Amino acid sequence: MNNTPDSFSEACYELLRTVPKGKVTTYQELAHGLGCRAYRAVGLAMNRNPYPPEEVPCHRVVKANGELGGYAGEESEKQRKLENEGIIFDENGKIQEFSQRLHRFSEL
DNA sequence: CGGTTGACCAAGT
DNA sequence: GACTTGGCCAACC
Repeated sequence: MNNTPDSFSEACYELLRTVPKGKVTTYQELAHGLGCRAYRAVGLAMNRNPYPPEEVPCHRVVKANGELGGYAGEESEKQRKLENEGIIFDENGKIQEFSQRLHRFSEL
């Protein structure tokens, strides 16, 4: 691993980049993977989103309770992208089998 | 350099 | 079940 995160935000993007397609992660898990509880700071970094979605799939980040969460552009677009990746939403706008789709960061 | 904000979370009412 | 409050911590003004 040859990455030296210059800042918290960059670390978020790096970690988010490791999330495979067809899976989602939450702001909380991201922050937890970074070793902090700054869920809000993660969202802040996403709102800034200095990187394009091709490098950092920010649309794969959802809320901890299984809902869509927010998006810099339009939230329907975010949901559309997730559906395109294989994520299914119910009428409530929640992810089906959320815990199953949730990618968790391992330390090994 | 201090106070406000925020793509959040959880518990309480 | 919806709404309110407090907390968390980095980034912004």
